[in-house]
Amino acid sequence: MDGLIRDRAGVAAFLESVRGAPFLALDTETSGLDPHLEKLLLIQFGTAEKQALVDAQAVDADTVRSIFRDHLVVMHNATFDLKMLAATYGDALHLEEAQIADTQNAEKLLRNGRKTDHLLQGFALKVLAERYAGMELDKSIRQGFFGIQSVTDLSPAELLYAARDVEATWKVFARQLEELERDGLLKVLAIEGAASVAFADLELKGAPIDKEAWKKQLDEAKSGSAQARKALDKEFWTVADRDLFGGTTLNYESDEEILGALKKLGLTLESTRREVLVASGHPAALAVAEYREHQKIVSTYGDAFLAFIHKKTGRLHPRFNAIGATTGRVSCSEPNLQNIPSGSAFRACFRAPPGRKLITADYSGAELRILAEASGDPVFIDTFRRGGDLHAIVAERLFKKPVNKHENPELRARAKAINFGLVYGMGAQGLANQLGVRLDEAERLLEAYFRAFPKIRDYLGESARQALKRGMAETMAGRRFWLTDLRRDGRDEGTLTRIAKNMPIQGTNADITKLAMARMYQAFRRGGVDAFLVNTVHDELVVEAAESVAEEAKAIVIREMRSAGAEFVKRVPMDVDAQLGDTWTK
DNA sequence: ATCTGTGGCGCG
DNA sequence: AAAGCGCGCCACAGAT
Repeated sequence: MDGLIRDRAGVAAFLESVRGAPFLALDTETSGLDPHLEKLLLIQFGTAEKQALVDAQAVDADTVRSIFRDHLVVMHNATFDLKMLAATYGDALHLEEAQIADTQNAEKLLRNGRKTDHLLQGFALKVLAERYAGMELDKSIRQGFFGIQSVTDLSPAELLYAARDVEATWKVFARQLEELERDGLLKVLAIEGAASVAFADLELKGAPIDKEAWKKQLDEAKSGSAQARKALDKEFWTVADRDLFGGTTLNYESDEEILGALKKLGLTLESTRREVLVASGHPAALAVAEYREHQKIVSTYGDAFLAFIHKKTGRLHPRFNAIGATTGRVSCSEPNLQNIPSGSAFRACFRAPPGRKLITADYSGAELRILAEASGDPVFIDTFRRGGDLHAIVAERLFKKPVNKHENPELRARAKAINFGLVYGMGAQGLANQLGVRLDEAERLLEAYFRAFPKIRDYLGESARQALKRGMAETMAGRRFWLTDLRRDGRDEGTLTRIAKNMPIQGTNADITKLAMARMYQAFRRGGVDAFLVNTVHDELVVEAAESVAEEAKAIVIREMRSAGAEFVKRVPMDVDAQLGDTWTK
């Protein structure tokens, strides 16, 4: 016999034999990577000593659910396995009740910012198994799994390999646990684990997109680009060669060629960045900027983007990298749904299917509220508690003039620039550039700002000083970013200081948003509410819901986002703006 | 033909 | 073009 478990009794007997284990490791083998097209073949789980191999097609959801019932379940790159499990067994798995930990995320948390002190680089299980358990994993065997349609086609060698992955994952996590505890990372690991289920659901369900509406928007950008290109040909007509079709032979995508052609027109620029082009005021430079604007849309959000629409679901299923940034932020790719133009109509092309709605919810001024919490500044705290306009209040204190919707809006804009710049560790020179004022004026503004808000100055200064001293910056959930290797690589102190100031703020925002995702997922499932996440953009969550429960879903979104915020930010409310509509808004 | 680094620019 | 943080994608340029 092949030793495979094919029924509920077999799984129950195995679970009984590992009842006292502190956690179980789990892995799956699939016929491929796409949960909508491929099959789950095998579920392997167990401990370092013993592993069960389960024929995934032979057991039901409730049987698989029992694996998760009494144990923390550890996976390497959990989102992938959870996605395959959810696609195979559906809601009956009740993953919202599962406790998950991920060895890959654990390693990212432990190494964040550090080049590994080992010879082996990367976060693959093979690497961790060798590093933590001295195990050699032969990943070449896995090639044989692709395209296999039944678990009975797996050879004994392949089954052995599958079991060894469980053993390795278990041993790796056992060792990681000690380090995670030592570094105070267990809390953030738990947040990541809970969020991994939400990420699996998010990737599996995907985002709904109106392809025809998108194409229409794209066509506008295409014609804008073509028109701008004609204008470019005119501008550069005298200094460029002609092609056979009445245009120039200039490659407008080449910065080098653009700079050369501008020079022939008597304009010498240091860069082709938009700000530089516009500042020159030269008509040819302005034409380049105009062309770029349209062409950016055409190239980034054009055919390559639409090619990501899934042939089976008709939706976009991007990859969310839960720990994509050193700060703990999520990143997104294939396609990136975190950089869709916000002022344009493209966001409105994300449209709920018939009978459904989209909820767009974002934290209002998240980073400044986190700064209020961390610094304890009384004006910041009072303003946020009252629901006041912080930028206006800051402007009034700074400029001693009334600032509101009707009076002195330019002063509010200045205050806003300082408020946001501070979070990034901006200095006087940066502020001068931002506001277009002289350096000495920017210096005076910053001085006045810190006189008015000494606690902000003290917090930012002390936070960065401590971080540089410890060689590590930390968020409110205990997520860490080690600065030591950056310093060794020769990053200057100014840059290190800015990173040290920003990481705890940006990273705490990430902690909160991920906790909100996890709680929201659980609340929808436990409440039997037909609603799920379709996008996450740093301080914003987009949820799709059945029309009949959309208002209820919206209330849950707001409640869970606020409560997740309150977990860390206690002195001011983490207010949420939420909108219910047919499309992604703002 | 494919890889890597860079400039530029979309987002928070 | 930058003494303002964090991403991913496009196109080019130079390398293999």
